[in-house]
Amino acid sequence: MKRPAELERLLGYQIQMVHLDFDSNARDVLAPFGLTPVRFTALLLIDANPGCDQTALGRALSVNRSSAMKLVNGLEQAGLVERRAGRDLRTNALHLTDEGVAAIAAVRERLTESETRLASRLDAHEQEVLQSLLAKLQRRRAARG
Amino acid sequence: MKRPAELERLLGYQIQMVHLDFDSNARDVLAPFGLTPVRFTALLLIDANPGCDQTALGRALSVNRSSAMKLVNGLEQAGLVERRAGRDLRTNALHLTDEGVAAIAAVRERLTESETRLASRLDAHEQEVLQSLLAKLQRRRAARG
DNA sequence: TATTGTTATACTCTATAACTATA
DNA sequence: TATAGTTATAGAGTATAACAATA
Repeated sequence: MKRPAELERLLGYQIQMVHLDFDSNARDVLAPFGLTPVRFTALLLIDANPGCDQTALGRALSVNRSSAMKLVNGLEQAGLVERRAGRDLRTNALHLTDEGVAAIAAVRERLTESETRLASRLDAHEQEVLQSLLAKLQRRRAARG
Repeated sequence: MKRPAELERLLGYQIQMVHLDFDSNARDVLAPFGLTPVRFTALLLIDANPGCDQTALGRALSVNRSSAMKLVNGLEQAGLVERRAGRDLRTNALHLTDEGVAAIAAVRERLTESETRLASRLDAHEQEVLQSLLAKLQRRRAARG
């Protein structure tokens, strides 16, 4: 299949293609641990913000309360996260279990290693430049629902 | 919510965040035309490869035959694509209708314009560097299904 | 009144498996 | 035997809307 030249010029298309590579790679690495990119990101967010509530977690992940609910259900059933009493009677305080902490540690090395392999098409300097350009390109996303 | 430092260092995470911006922007632009990023990409691919069959299209989009089927059904019902007789009696030859050609033209300007706005956080030189780094980072994806 | 969690429900996208008709 | 299209079905993932408890 010939690629339309127009596509190649669209920055969003290039980003999508690269994202596809990295995302499917991450899914392969995370799957044996029962994790997905979103679930793993949730673990890291809870780790960095112990005691946060579900709505805040959902906002950080750009999903609504209902979806955050399902996400936390899954992580709780997997024994990685627990709901404790929150700052008032409406809210849950989310915390990693020991298993959750262990899961992050177990995944970390494999994920970094496979990303290093993917990024190896660029030399060290190029990787640095890419990181900084991507950081500059980012904006804070608006929260939903 | 505090962002975990570990996430910021993962290239895949940075790419995902940037992709999220561009993807949701593209969805907003395409929605009034009844299109999504995948559907629009399909139109451009058929435009660049008139007479291609569904399986090849699916391969280029990294979806299987069944999903390509549904995709083409939608585009056909929207009057943008038509199935003609293919090179043998098993295959369909996909072609854009006049409406399909018009849809691409209508979308093109708005999409490029909104991407320009998103990319404007980088100057011209930085955009060029980013494009070339992303192109270099890409690999051809394996086909599925 | 507003917010948090929750539940029920539905929609979209994609995959798998099996069928058919061709090759 | 293998391939293209098709169909039925199921599974993620997410959204909307409404409800209860609490603020």
